[in-house]
Amino acid sequence: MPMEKYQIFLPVSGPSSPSVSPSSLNMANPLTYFHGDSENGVKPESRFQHLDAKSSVSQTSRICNGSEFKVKPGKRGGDSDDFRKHRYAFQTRSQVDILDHGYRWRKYGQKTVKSSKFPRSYYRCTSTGCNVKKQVQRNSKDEEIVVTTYEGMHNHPTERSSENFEDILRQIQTYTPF
DNA sequence: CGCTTTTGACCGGCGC
DNA sequence: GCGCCGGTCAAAAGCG
Repeated sequence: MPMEKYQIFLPVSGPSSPSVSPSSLNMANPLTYFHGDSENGVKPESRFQHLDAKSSVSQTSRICNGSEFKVKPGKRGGDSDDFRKHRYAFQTRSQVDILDHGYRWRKYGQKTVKSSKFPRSYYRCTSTGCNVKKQVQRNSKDEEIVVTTYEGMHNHPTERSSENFEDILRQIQTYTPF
């Protein structure tokens, strides 16, 4: 019942341009994912953030609003404050979850969630010291749609070349009829 | 053999 | 406080 509204952008950027401005991103082709009711408010651009600054990796795109991205009050002190600041979501239309070329992920859990008839899978980045996590789940409305939510920032470069990623990007864009 | 996935247990937050 | 719900742990199985 805590329904949130996601504004989701396709991951676009290249390793050749380390300082990418939002205008050079694929803002012309955003995907909007409404999960539950529509609370209006935050402009996507104002919250847009870019992951590409440090790593050579090119996942980018920003979840914009939703109460669950606020830092929780209470126990969690300052050190773990910002681990929730970096939450990013992709919505792609594909049969398989092939988005993460360049990173290796180890699955550490799977749960059925009430909102979807499909289970949600939990992954962690296998690189030591890098505890980036992601969740993958299918949309129950349209089971071809896969929603991937990232949490955290990688502290290491990709292992494989970015050409793979750009291939994937092309696939995504052709898969996307929106 | 050294990784991965699988899967039920466990646990903490939150609403009632 | 209790129970539901979602996230994580960890032991065992799977796989190259």
